[in-house]
Amino acid sequence: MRILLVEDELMLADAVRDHLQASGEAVDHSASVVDAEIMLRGTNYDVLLLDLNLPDGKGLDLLRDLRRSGSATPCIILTAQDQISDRIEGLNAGADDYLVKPFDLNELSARLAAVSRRYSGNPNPFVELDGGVEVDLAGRSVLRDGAQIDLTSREWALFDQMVKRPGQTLSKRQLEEALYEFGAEIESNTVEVYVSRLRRKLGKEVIKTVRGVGYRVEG
Amino acid sequence: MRILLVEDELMLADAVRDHLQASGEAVDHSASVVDAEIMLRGTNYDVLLLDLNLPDGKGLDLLRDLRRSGSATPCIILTAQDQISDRIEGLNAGADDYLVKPFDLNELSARLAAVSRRYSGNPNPFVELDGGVEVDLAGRSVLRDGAQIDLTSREWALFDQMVKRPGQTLSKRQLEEALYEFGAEIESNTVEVYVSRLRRKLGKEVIKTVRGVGYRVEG
DNA sequence: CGCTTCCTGACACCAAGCTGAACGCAATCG
DNA sequence: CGATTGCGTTCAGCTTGGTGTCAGGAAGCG
Repeated sequence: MRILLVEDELMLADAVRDHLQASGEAVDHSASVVDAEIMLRGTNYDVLLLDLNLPDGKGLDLLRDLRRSGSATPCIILTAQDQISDRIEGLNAGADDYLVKPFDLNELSARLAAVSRRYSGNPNPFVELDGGVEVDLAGRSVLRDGAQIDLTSREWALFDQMVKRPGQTLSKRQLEEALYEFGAEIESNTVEVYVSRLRRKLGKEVIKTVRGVGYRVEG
Repeated sequence: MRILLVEDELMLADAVRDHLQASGEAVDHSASVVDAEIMLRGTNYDVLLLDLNLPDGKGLDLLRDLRRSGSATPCIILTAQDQISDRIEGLNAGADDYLVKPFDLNELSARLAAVSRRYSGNPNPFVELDGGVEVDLAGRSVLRDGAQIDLTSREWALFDQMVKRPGQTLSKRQLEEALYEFGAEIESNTVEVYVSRLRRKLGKEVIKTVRGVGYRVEG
């Protein structure tokens, strides 16, 4: 597996590279966003490991640009402990998972395996759901019976969470965190309202209600 | 599934224990870190439910020690609403998920299933029954002829009891205890009604009536 | 056949969930 | 710069679905 690690803390970068190479992965390392862009242009990576705190620019922009250009490369973001909003933004910008520093190297391996497994099954980035709905997770686009459906940013934020965990029931609380800042607990039925709108756009079958727990989309 | 609940609020602890026992889990309870350490030494638990606000010490340290000693036991932490930093630290210390108090008991069950599935190396063992019915006990899911069947929480509580003791005939009394709180027994035919509903969903063959005694599911 | 036990359709109640409508706000347009 | 438009959020009233109860019928058993 070919991995691009974007990380400016060299000690950490070395540790990660050693660990991953020990288990047979091919790891390229870049310490800045500029370098990373160049390397991404030249090589097709299987996974992107992206630190969000880089000296020469926002790692988030790198990820957004990547997604905007249509890349589906799975991305795991690395954030410091206190940068909570980064994590949310990262997931919204198209990241697939996150790790909070300092993290256990074995956990990194586990997350890598999970993320790559999720993508290896389907070479095309479209996930097919019930009701003739197809989703391009990286490209932020949704088709229903072949026709493009436009989702607003909040609608997407919610839907994306569910599609990325097919078959798993997500609580309203979990989903609310995709909408707001981590920890913001607002007493409201906003999630229900968005589910309602999504169902109107995508059909009733896609999002299933699990009473007393939350919502789920099938794999 | 064997669960260790570390929680000092007794009301909450009782509610959690009742709910989980009703769906057939084995729940041990400890109200302090010291006790928890002792219990962890003596038993192999499948999941650890850990409140972070304990009187006699940091629940976080318990978790860290556990991880440091090499244990991979899945852990869900319970935190109060306003203690966001606890959640971050918890996830950092090796927790797998968290719940914010007050939480819905059904949501707890769902998270437990998700966490345990994540750890048991993906697919859970399916128990095969008569009539083309398959049951995933840990994942709380039932298939009939390959199609997913949704059970309500009460239906599951009953069915789970029977599936866990295949070949054994359970009295209505026993089954009633899976439905309600321990003790308060009202004379009614609720169990019969639920058996009827289950049969409609799963077919007639799965649950056998043992006249004058109770019900039974074949292994 | 008569008695007991069990089954199940129907109903009422309540909580959970759904959604139309209104409002605020910000961005955009004329 | 006011008007317009689209999105996010809230609220209230409505619908849906889970639960427990009952009554009448079916099935087992002597």
